[in-house]
Amino acid sequence: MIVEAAFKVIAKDGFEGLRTRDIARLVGINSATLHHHFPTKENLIEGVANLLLSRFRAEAAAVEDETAVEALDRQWKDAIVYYMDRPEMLGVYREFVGRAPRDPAIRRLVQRLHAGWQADVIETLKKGRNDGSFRADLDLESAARIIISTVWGLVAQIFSTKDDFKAGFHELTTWLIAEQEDKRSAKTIRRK
Amino acid sequence: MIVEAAFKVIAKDGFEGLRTRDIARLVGINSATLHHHFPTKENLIEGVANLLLSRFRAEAAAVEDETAVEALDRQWKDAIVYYMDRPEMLGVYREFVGRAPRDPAIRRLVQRLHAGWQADVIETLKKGRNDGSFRADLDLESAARIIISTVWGLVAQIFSTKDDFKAGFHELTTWLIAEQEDKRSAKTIRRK
DNA sequence: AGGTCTATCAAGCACATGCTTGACAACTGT
DNA sequence: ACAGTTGTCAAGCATGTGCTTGATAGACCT
Repeated sequence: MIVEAAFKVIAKDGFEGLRTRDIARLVGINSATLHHHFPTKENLIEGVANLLLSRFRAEAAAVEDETAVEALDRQWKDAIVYYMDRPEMLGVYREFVGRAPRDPAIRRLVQRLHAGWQADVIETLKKGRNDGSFRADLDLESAARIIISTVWGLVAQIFSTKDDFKAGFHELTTWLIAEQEDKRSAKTIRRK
Repeated sequence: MIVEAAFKVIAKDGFEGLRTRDIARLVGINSATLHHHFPTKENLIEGVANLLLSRFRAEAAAVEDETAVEALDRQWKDAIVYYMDRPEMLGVYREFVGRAPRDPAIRRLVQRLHAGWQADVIETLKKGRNDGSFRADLDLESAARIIISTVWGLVAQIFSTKDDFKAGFHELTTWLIAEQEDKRSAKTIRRK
């Protein structure tokens, strides 16, 4: 209950708005009791970090038997779902990313989350490149970075609307996908 | 001197590390004197915002007679220069972006900076699309968003090294540029 | 039953921090 | 010359905030 309350407060007001007293009041306990369970504020933040990590993991449902294009599409949609329906997750993530430069423990958490995300994207891209649905001359790592940065553009609220987000994804997908003869006016050979 | 000191402190320790007393000590004045010039902390932050804006403007040198590809390349390089040689600018920018969701005045500043940036990129892309060096089927706004998000990925320290940054740019450029016959094994017609 | 551990509370300590007060001196305009 | 303005300072006020103290009651073990 304590970490959940802290999670909500961070999502809404950021680290700046995090007061141990407030959390205690929200949960309905004395602040001394809170400090009994979490001796320092750092410990509490650590607890929130673990909650964030476990929630992301819990929601990362592995889907079997999907094509690369389907997987990519699902990942876009997941991002949109987070953005529209679960903004607290992204809000907390954003806060942690913001604090990462100044806090080694948080930096490690963020790096772990980020590496997992990048690995997922690379996996999808590799699959698509191998089965011919994505361009053959794709640099997997760079492409993954661009995709993640674009999504992060949304998360960091550089994009403002769902439609902006979708348009960006549409353009990215166009770039990723291999040429289709029926979509082009001339035969295109991409693979060297 | 006061806003410059505040600028440096924000670049190094973020808003969390900003204390009026510290700024006063850094400048060598009494904190009451500081509050004489900047009645509230908000005023001081406002001063830093203006400094940031004017510095970005001062460094945005308009270059004449360059091709779209050259302009894009210059913009990449500018970003790298900021990253390598002027990290304080990006650090402060990052802090302001982080605070934007919770502060209307800062949000306006960030939107202004961001809109200017996007307009520059769109201008370049349009030029390149018209002269045939970029793909004809580019959605200017989406492409600009992707480019900016990628750069912001660096700024937000999702990318860690200059090489990561360059690789990302290389991939993006590949996507942007129109097909060249001498680079491909078959003739490609992109324009509809 | 007695001892120990755990969760809880009211009260408060210690310190940080934005900002104020009241005084003084230098400068400025008339 | 004098009144007003401006920049400066030492001291301090008011409040917020992480965390501690000392006490109490219940749970658990032997």
